[in-house]
Amino acid sequence: MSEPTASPDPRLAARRRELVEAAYAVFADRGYRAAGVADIVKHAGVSHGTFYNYFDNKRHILDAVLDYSVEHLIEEVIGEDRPGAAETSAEFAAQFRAFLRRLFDVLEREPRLVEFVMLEAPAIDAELVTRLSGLFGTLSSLTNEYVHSGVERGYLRGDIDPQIASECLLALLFSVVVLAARGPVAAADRERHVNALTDFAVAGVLA
Amino acid sequence: MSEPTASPDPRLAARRRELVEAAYAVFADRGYRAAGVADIVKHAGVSHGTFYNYFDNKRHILDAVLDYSVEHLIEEVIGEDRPGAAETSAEFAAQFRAFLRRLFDVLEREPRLVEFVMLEAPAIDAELVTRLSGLFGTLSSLTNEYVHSGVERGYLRGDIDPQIASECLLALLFSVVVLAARGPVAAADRERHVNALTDFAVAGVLA
Amino acid sequence: MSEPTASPDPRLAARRRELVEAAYAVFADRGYRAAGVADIVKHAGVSHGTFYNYFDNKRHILDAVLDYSVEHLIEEVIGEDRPGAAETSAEFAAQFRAFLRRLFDVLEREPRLVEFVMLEAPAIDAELVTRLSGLFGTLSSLTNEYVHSGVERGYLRGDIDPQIASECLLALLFSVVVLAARGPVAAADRERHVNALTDFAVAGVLA
Amino acid sequence: MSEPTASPDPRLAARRRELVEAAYAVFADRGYRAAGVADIVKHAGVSHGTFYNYFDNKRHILDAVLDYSVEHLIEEVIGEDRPGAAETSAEFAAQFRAFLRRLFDVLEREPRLVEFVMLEAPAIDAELVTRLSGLFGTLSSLTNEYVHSGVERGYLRGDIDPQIASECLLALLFSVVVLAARGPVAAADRERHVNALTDFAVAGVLA
DNA sequence: AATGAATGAGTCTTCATTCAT
DNA sequence: AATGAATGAAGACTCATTCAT
Repeated sequence: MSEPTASPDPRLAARRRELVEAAYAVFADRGYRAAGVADIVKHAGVSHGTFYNYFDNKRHILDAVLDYSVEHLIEEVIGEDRPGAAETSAEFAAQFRAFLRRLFDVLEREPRLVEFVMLEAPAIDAELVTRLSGLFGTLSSLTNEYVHSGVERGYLRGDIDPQIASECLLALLFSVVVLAARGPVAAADRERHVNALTDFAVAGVLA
Repeated sequence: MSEPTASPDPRLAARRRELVEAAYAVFADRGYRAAGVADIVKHAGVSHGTFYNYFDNKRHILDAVLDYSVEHLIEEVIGEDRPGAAETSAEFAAQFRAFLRRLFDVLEREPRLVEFVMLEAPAIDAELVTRLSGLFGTLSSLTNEYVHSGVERGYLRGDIDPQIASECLLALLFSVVVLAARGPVAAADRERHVNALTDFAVAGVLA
Repeated sequence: MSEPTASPDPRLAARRRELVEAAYAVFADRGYRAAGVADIVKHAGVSHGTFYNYFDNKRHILDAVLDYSVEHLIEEVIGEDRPGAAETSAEFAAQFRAFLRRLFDVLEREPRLVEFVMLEAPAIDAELVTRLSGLFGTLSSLTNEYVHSGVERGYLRGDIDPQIASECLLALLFSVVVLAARGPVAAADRERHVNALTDFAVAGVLA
Repeated sequence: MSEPTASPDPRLAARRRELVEAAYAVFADRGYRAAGVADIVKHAGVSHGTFYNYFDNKRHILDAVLDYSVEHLIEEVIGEDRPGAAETSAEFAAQFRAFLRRLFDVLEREPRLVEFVMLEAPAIDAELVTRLSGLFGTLSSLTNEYVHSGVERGYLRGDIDPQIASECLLALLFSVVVLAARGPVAAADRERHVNALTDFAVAGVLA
């Protein structure tokens, strides 16, 4: 979740973080492939050598940037809606609706970031696909908590497979990424999608 | 100079097709980035120069290959289940189930092809994202025909937004691509997903 | 001994040779390590890409250059004194004397070439050491022909081990390389060495 | 600043020696070029900065290491056979034979060290060639003592040029380095060489 | 005297594209 | 229309050395 565990010197950790943030900015701006190490170090204001003191190669920093990005994205989308907060089906629907809205917001605010994480990153590496799949698994577990809590409180169906249901909810959530990839989404369209997607999602899990 | 539409000479069209098929094989095998023009021309048995007589550049042939690939994938997944074939909700569910199974099959049989189309291609270009989004739109329209037919025959809800519902169904369908990206899916797991996804999908649209 | 056997197109062979000659000049001038591919291609008047069309990498052309150099060196030193030419021990001594003189000549004329082959090349690679050892083996075989002919004609001792004797003669020959490495050799000193080395060599093999 | 002669503080001298020994080990193991300053300081357990307090640069420590190495090698080869020890031609031959055997031993025991001194070092620098030539001169003078002693005692020819004869003897000795470079030498081959080389050497100088 | 993080010049190699034949 | 040798821009990475602490 945070620093590579054993970086006792805070100055080193700080510099490492600077580099990750610089790379984050550069990758979000130009994409991983198009970005050069030169861009990263210029953005961070350090030399090439320093970069290679902290990361073995360009590919290596990507892992750190991806963690950083995904963390960032998840926070943005989840906001205050923690699992277990919803006590009724209406509140559950409201949460899902909120997630969709915030995802639309991020897509509008930082389109390159989402593109980077969801479109470019999987294409870089077989290993990175696995890594992202892992992150998706984490996300799925998180979603599972929402579902589980709903089943316990009785407003979600008890006979569903919670894990797969979570994956379905995520799939519906992510469908707006594909939508946004087609171009800017007008406010009305956006609201139409938020509602229809929420309806669809709720129908799939509601008691 | 090399527009697909105006190739009166059938020999030229044939050679063009040979190149597309060679590129298809090469991209499916190594991915777009890793593949070199050298690989394509070697596979097609022609020279570099010939390649550039038919396509302006490496990026240019990708469009043709992508059309070819998507066409191929859609055929594989749709099989015989044409829109309008389902007359009852049970048949509709059976169709969706069949789509899922065939998608799992393709993922198992040609994993690199699916990866190429769904993971790598979107990362190449902003233009390609648009293009793929367009193809997704086509797919969505196609799905819409299924939904529309269902609504007309009364086994699907009349108050749903058919377009968005189609997108939802597709999103659920594609969720298995993400699943498969995490590693090979055991037969039992596969069946579990086929069933749960179908249930979820049907719940969202059923009358 | 000559071209890599299968280069049917004479233009390709010519260009290859141009590159080898350029590399030969550059390596002899600056040494292998200090020389850049950029130096070679500039000297040859071609682009970087062309270089890599003919040789996989900088290390690869070294083999060709080394063959070329050694061939060149051997020719210079042997001159007209072919094996079997000597019919008496005096003629044998005269041959050895001539080899020494011509070696001194080459050392004076092309000191960097000798340095390159005998001092720098062995340091580059374990593989190159083996390769040079192999070339030394060839040289040893060649020397063996001189010894063998001498034994047959009776002016060299019959009880010597001809192979090892050849190696000894070569070692004595090469001792002048070490001598020359210490600095320019005055004419008088040179003659002293020619005579003393010849005496020593002849004493070791004469009947 | 870091001259070997003026180090009054014994702790400084000790640390300097530690560094030289570390570099010796590292160079003998990986060669000069492949070895990094990082390897040396890690082996010595000090920091980069400390290294540069004792030596101006990587090249600078090489001189010290070379002296150390050559000293080591010479001791190994000479063993107990000091000049003047041989009183007869048979004892002289026995000494030469012993040198050869011990050289074979070292080549087997520490092949990288010999390679480093004899193959790699000369390739590094023009200056180093001179330096090694100087060391070779020392060696030659040492050999000269053996020859001189033999001439005085009458078992070696009086009309030879003792200096050049010494160089010849060294050249024959070193020919086994070239031999060993071609690969491991079988015991039988080794003995054949020891004998034949001794015969050849003795023939060149014996009265 | 010691530390070690920072420096940055230097170099090989790839590959899409061109064009003379 | 076909060939394929030539092009050259672009970019990742190394490592000896420095200097603030």
